Amino acid sequence: MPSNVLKTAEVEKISHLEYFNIAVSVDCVIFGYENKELKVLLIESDLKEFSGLYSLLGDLVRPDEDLDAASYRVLKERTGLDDVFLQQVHTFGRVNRHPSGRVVSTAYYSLININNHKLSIDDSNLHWHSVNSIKKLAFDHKEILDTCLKLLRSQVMDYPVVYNLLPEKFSLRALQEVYEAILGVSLDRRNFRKKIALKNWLQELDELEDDVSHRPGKLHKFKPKVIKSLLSKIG
Amino acid sequence: MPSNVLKTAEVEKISHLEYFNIAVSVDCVIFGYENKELKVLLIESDLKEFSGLYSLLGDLVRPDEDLDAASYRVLKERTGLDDVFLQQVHTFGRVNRHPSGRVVSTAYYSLININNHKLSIDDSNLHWHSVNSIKKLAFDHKEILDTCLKLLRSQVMDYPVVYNLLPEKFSLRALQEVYEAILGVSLDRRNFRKKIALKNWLQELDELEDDVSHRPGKLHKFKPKVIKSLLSKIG
DNA sequence: GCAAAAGTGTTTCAGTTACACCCATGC
DNA sequence: GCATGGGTGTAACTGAAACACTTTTGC
Repeated sequence: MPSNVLKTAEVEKISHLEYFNIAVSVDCVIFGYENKELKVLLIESDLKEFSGLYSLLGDLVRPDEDLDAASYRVLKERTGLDDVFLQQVHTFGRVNRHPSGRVVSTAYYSLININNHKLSIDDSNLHWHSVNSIKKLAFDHKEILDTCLKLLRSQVMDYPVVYNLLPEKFSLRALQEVYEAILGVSLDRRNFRKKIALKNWLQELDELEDDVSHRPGKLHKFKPKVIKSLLSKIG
Repeated sequence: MPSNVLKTAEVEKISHLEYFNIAVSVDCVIFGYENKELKVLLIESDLKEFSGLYSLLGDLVRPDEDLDAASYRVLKERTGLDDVFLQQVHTFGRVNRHPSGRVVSTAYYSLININNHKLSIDDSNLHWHSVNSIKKLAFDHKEILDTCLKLLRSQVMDYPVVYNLLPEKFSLRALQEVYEAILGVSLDRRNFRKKIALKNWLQELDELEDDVSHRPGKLHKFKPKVIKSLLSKIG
């Protein structure tokens, strides 16, 4: 087509109809935390091709739904949770990655509190799996998981993304254990506390732990404005 | 559907046919460098809706084409260049981002040598635009450009992505000017040289600049294995 | 009183920044 | 000889890492 002839969007669409033949999905890597371990929420694959394997939670994007909105919908449908931080990570588009046909999938990660959402799973065969124990998943979901974990690890010290993994009030030790589970390393207690204090994410409360058999630590919570600014910044 | 009934991929596809109604495209932010300025390759929009505006180079992904391959194809078709570093950045999926219909687009950036590809543009109304001067683009392409520039800036000191912006042999001053153009700051010469030396990306040649009216600097080139490992790592 | 973790500072090290002089070349 | 950039080292600073003792509580 000569470059000086403008075409309308409608004409453009008609001339490319055959291309509107790829489905777009989102896959959510939903991390949780329990027993000092990082977990991820998986579902048994309902495809014969992947019988016995687990897969991430995903769904096709609806024609009238923003891509980001689809990831929020999946999270909401599966966990009942709303207002959660969701981070787009990468888009996976190999031709044969999905046996049902051509599906390009955008991966997101989020972190939620395992206890908060227990109420909302009534139906399903969702299970939390320890991230470290996962060797194989359906589709290319292991690769997606690895990619998301890598990004999470690189962001976790710069953004307060872990705020949802703990109850509202927590001790600094509990927070440190979360970081150790995510990063897969052990951290020095004094340096950790210094670093966290510098970030100014937390407020110290006038309450102590009350369920421990040793000297109780002070409880802390994330400052609400810190969470708000996270949700608006990289949502 | 009860969770204990497995379905085949074929059944799954049939039951979701209406979803195979979203097009997937790639948009390439192709950076170049000239006159100490960072440039980006744009084309006049051929859509009436965006008459007079420029847009990034993109195309719909073909049904039998990997997503990454589509971005390589666009780059090759438009510049004749092959074997270039291409970095996936983000996927943009707002419902109304494209007037032709629902198009979800994955953005990539790359950096090429403006002089190398001059030969290959015979047809078209492609133009290099100074990145700093761009205020508005067709579609959401300004947002895409900004997102890609941000990622480029965050990667440019960690990976040798700039190798293509310069001729094969270049002086350290020329390299520094590239970094200054990308980062939008001016750098200290001694510190810059120290930092680059530490990365061990370059080999010093036994040649000097010969077209300057002052003391000529030694020429350097990127080590081939550095480029190879970049192309395989985040390609 | 003992087990367990809370709380807290200093020193060392590495990496980054700031900064100035002499040198080689073209004109 | 002068204008232009080439080439180089050191001191100050900042952030990260290593490291140990006293305190508080439950039992």
